[in-house]
Amino acid sequence: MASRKTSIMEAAARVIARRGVRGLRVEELAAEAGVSTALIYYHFKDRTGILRQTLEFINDRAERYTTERDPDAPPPTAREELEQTLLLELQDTVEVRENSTAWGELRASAVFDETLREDLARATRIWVQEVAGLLGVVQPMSSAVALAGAAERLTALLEGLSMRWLSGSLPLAHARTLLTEAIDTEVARLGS
Amino acid sequence: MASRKTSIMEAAARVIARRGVRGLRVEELAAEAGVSTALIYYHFKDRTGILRQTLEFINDRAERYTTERDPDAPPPTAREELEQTLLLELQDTVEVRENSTAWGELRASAVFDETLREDLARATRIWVQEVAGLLGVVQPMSSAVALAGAAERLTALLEGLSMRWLSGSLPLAHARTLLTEAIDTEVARLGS
DNA sequence: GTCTATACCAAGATAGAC
DNA sequence: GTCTATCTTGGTATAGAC
Repeated sequence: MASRKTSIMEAAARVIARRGVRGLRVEELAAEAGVSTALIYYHFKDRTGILRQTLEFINDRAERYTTERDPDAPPPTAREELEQTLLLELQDTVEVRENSTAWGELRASAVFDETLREDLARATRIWVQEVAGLLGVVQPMSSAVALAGAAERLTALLEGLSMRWLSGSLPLAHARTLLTEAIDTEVARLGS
Repeated sequence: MASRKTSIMEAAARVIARRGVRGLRVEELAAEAGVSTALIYYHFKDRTGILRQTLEFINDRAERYTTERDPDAPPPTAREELEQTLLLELQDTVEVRENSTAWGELRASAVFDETLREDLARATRIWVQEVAGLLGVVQPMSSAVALAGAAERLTALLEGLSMRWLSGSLPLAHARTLLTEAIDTEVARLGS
């Protein structure tokens, strides 16, 4: 059963996707969630609390959709798993949009806010390592350094493509094509 | 002779680099420029005017540093010119920082602001075409589609690496290495 | 836990003198 | 063109009743 607090965080995720972290107005959030502003302060203490907890909430959700796979589907090959993991972030679904938007906001905010940098750097490191791990299964003969480099390039490219998509500079289908080709290229590079 | 208005825009560029487009406070800008807030409104009409004109100003400056080359240096090969053009954006100088920061802010803002999208998409298109042109000189046998794809990947990667650098997730030297390797890979890909 | 009403403040913007 | 002083607003946060 979704608690009231959870439904406020769901509403907050929608508002953030629409207005950004820095554009979130407590009043708009209250309207979106169908509650009073006072209730929001009761649950979250202050604006920063709303942001902190909602970002955490969004992150947890993302972990779920990144990990979950259809249990009836045949187990994917390593290469398929790599592609799926990366392409998952370039999909026009509510959850992905909300997550990517929040991630982009976090990245942009960290440029000016020291306090965000450590968390963001750690999350980035984990994400890079995960991709490096998948690449290592596809190309087991590669050195750790080469794998890390390829993973850094692919995830940084993905962030760049994602921002272009969200900001209306690049159609989603084209972004997916470009990323797929980059995966091909990086895998080939590791194999040579 | 730099006019007062110009010196306010220079100050605005510094404030934007420090606080971001959305963090720019007119009062802080006034202090930075050593003038009153009233004077700023006299010259720029309103906050939006400050932003519009300063972003244009920064863009012009960027065009200059991207184009300018040491006249005494030997003319670069096509490959060198390609590398220089891209790596120029990954340098720790005041101008590049200000420009990259502004660009990142613009990109992030456009996710929530329709009115910015058209300009941004056009600027992106021009930038991609310029890089595609340079790639075409390096690999003249490539198809236009292949050149465009490589240019889109390289510029999107550059944006991603730049944001990671500015947000403290990636040391500058490493970002440069990753980009150089990506250029190698894309050029090789076009040649095969 | 949840609301209505409101205090409070930071920041954008303007009036009017020089 | 430039300043000091001030108005105004939009947005965060709280008091107090239910």
